Amino acid sequence: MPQARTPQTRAPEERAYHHGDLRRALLDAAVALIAERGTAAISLRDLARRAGVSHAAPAHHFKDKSGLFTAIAAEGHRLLAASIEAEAVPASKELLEMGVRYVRFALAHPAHFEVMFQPGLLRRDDPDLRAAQAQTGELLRSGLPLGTPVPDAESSALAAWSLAHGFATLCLSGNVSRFIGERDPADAFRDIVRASP
Amino acid sequence: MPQARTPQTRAPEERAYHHGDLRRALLDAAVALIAERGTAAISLRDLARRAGVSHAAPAHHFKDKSGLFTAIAAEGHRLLAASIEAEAVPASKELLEMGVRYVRFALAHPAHFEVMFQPGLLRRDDPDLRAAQAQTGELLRSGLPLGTPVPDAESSALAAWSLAHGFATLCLSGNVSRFIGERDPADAFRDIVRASP
DNA sequence: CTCGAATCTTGTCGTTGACAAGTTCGGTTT
DNA sequence: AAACCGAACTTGTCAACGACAAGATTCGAG
Repeated sequence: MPQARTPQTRAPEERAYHHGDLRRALLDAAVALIAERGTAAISLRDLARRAGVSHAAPAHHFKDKSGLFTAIAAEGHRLLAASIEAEAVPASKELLEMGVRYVRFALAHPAHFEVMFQPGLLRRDDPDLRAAQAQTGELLRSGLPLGTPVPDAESSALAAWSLAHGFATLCLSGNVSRFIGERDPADAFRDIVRASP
Repeated sequence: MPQARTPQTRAPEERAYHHGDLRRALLDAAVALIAERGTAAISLRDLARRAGVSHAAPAHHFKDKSGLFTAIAAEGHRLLAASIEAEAVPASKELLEMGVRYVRFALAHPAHFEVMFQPGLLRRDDPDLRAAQAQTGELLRSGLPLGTPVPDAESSALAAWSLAHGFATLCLSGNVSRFIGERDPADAFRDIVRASP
């Protein structure tokens, strides 16, 4: 008795009319391509070809190109929030450890990170994106020691964020390797923080 | 006796076959457009239309799109070097002051800054770009107090660069205004440095 | 079983980047 | 002054893309 064929059990070459999870396939292909060749090299038709669907299929999941980028950015914010939330750390090292995780996230998910901070590609009013942004914003704020003696706690937070963000950005644009060589960037980041003025 | 008409004295509507300084006109239009709508909104044909020339004219000055972006990035590096070199500062505040100028440059020339750090858009092997990059690299290194007692001088430099770069990037992507409101970002940056761990 | 909605298809239009080949101009040589 | 050469700019063309419209297929709720 032949097993009923779900989309998942079909051989790749005999594609079903319905893909199964086209949205995810497109997102994954886009992320891989962005990491390799940058956002400028992305074309919806190319992604459709790679997924084995027609050139207009992506529009049904993302409406248009900015919809695709917006979805990636929102996913990036959720991934970042998950990375930071992962495990608790001693309160004294909270800011440093959050920076380390921020850097790790950026290097582990360069495509997401790149898209997240290119507002020109995004639909800034997208509700899903706004929710995801709010989630990470909340989390970054929570890293501040609550009754901190620092005169301006917000300045500290912004300083830490700037440092981590700048380091991550410079890493991804290839401007740091000449300083740190083959070392683990996250370790290098700890040194950086220690050496910061 | 009618004055000989150079391209500069012609009325705009009776365009000469030769533009006069098409290269500069294209660069200026591109920079303005990038600052307004981002690099993704740039099209060589649109720039040609705005300059009043045919759709293939830009190729003669920049070869292709990446050539245009590469020229903008190189110009950005030269502008940055000029901003930093402008005037001498007390050696004790050199690193801080360099950071302030870095931030000021990024906010004054957002389009150049954006292009400079998007390697996917550039011809990394372009000799003019490489020369301009080397010039700023040299200058950033020169900001380090020479006989500094700090164990790792390079870490200090990278820390300062990361802080300034991150702050500038976050400003340009609209993630800082909620912290600093209407204040001058350069002033805010001084506070940030003071509050950094 | 029926029917509506979600998913995917084919078809089309205007725009773009890139290339090829021809035209006009400016300056330099003769 | 005439001839010439290279630079600057032109028109023409092609494949690829984004976006939209309209039709086909499938899924699932009732």
